[in-house]
Amino acid sequence: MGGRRTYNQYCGLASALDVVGERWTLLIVRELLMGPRRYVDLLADLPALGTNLLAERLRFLVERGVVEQVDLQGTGSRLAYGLTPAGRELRPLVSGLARWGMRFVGEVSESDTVRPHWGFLAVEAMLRPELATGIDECYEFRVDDDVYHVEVRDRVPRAVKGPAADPAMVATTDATTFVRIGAGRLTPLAAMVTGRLSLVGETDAVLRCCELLGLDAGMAPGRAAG
Amino acid sequence: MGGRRTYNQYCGLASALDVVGERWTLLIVRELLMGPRRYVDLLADLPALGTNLLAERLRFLVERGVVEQVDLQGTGSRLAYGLTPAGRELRPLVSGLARWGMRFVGEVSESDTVRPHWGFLAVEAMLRPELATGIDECYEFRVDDDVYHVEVRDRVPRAVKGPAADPAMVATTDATTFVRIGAGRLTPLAAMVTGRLSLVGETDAVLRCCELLGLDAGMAPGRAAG
DNA sequence: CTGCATCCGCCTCGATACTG
DNA sequence: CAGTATCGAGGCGGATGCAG
Repeated sequence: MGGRRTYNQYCGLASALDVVGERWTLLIVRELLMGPRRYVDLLADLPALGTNLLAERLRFLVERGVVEQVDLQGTGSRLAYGLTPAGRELRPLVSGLARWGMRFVGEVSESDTVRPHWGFLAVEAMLRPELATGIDECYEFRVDDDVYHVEVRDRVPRAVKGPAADPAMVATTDATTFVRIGAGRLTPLAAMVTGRLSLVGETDAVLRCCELLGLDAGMAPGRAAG
Repeated sequence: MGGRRTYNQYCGLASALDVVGERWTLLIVRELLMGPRRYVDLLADLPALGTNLLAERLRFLVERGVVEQVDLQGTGSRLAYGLTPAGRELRPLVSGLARWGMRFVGEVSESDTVRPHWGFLAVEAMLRPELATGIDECYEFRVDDDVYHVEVRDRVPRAVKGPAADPAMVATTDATTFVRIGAGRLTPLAAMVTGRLSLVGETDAVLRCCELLGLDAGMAPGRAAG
């Protein structure tokens, strides 16, 4: 019977962690930030998460108003789980944590899972809005089977799902390479040389995109290694 | 042998959670955000955290470069733990989580712990920078034995430890009342009427402070309940 | 096949006792 | 004061069962 484990602290942070601080919970939220997903899809993208645990987490998040069941097709069947407005408010926090955690991303190991849509979160986390002045273009990313792009309009960069209308640059790569670049363990130039990354577009646009994402393109002449 | 449990996901968020996602870790960070603290103080402010667990968490955070031992007095004894620059980068995330979690803060129960310095984090989380235009003053808070203040200069509000130089308002209360007000479960007016809160200063300054913190002062005439 | 519930072994957690 | 050692309880992870 004993209720769930809480911190019993009268504090906003402790209350937040009582809701989303348990193991796997924020990773479930990350998945749902990409849009509603069904139970089996969540299980497939979160290896080592037990099915009983996923069910319990979802039930709890629904109870707390962070997640809701959505009917994607109007039929009663094939329900999915999506974020409520309260859940969507976690986006900047999840994104910020992802950015903070980039420094701990090491080299990929054989046991590591990678998913192309995680790159979307990485792009969103890497964007530097303060460097978007004077830019008015889009950059498209094709990561494995996923396509998304960055759109810069009115000095505000946004990460958007799906292809871009008239991209100034198109990057094509695999999910692992994409995250390795994002973690700074591989420069775009090195990835191109080894054939793991294709960049199509004006050189200037490519450099602007790299700068916007805080990446060392690895293309500057005579650049000394840090 | 058996290493620590990780998510084994090649992703910034998963890596972040591998470092600060375990139970108690972010609460330890919260304590250290208020400045370096010693082992026993951490234990005292975090009831139900086992001493072995605290030792292991600290060791791990030091190993990952989030926490470091600091020598407060130059003597080798009485070491304390403080945040590294990487650890300090967690401040906006911890603050944001605290703000997000405010909605889940219920009524205080007998088993709940409250600490006055948590109010500092609450104030920082509640600040609405976009409402600071045209203000140039300080508000002091005396919560149990803790004193801190909000300073608004050049349209930027900051939470600062210690007393204010020339506060436009001084609030005196206990930690529980302070968090109850922050969670919106008590208006400042209701707290004053019951003698749990004292506000000294011009009425206009009090109202500006409440607005800056997103609080319904409970003082507007003819206000309908939401 | 989807969306869980049940069961079980293990590891983490939390409390207490103990040591330098 | 600053931890280490120990141990019971319970959360977690994996396999399996089962109803719609």
